[in-house]
Amino acid sequence: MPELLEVESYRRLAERTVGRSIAEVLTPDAWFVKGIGPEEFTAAVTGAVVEAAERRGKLAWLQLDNGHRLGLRFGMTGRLVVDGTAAIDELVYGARRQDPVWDRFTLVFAAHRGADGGSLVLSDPRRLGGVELDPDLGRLGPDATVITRSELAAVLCSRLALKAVLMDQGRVAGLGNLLTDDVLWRAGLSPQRPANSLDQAEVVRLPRAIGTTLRTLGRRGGSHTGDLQPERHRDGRCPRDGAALDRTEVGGRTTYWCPVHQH
DNA sequence: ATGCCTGTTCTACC
DNA sequence: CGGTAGAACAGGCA
Repeated sequence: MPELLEVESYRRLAERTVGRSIAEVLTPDAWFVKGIGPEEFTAAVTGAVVEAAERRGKLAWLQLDNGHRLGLRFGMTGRLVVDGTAAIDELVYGARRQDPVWDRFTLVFAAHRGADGGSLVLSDPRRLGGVELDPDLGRLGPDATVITRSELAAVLCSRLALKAVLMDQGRVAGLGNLLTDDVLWRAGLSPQRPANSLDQAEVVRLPRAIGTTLRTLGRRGGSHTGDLQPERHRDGRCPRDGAALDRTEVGGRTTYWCPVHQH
């Protein structure tokens, strides 16, 4: 379910594992381990202690005391379970089934003073996520929660559709399909506008809309709590002015937007 | 039943 | 080079 907001909640959950030592790695699905073989991956992280849980955009990782970063990607359906506790997103889909077959990757932590060390599990029905040793952070743009106006302006130098640029993780990290539609709805900007066609006022408006959208939807509980969300269907109407929403494909993703106030 | 979906990566192609 | 399109992953839901 993850866009930036969900991945941030996973990162916070993963912080519970800071200070623990990785005793065992379970990789029942070799395909889920990216880049190198499961054996090599396991050898690189077993015995290491988790020093921090970090995030940029939709990528989360555990910083290990042996210098490696253990990257966690969630795709569209991945979720994190630590010590048997999932992060908040039951709210989203209601009581979701939890099949152990979907546990694609597990860290078992070393017992400490006789107490169970706990575990970290990445459960992903559709296998669209994965784990990666030392993911390349250089491929990600600035995180959307901290991107500055000038960084954003620099990223808009493309004839590509505005929405496609905002969703390009190499330019801005963290915005997915739902968040981007809500950002543009708030900013009053058409998703189809060439990114380099924004005037000065619009370049000021856009980062504000990103900030407002992330704060507001974060408070409400996630990417699925956008103002546009209930209207994401044929016959959907703009919550601001009641106009019929347009449904078009932009940047390869279904896009809902208001042709009346988004220009 | 058919089609759609909060994501990414790869290939083919223009 | 910049950009587009489709496929792949696989389950739930309308």
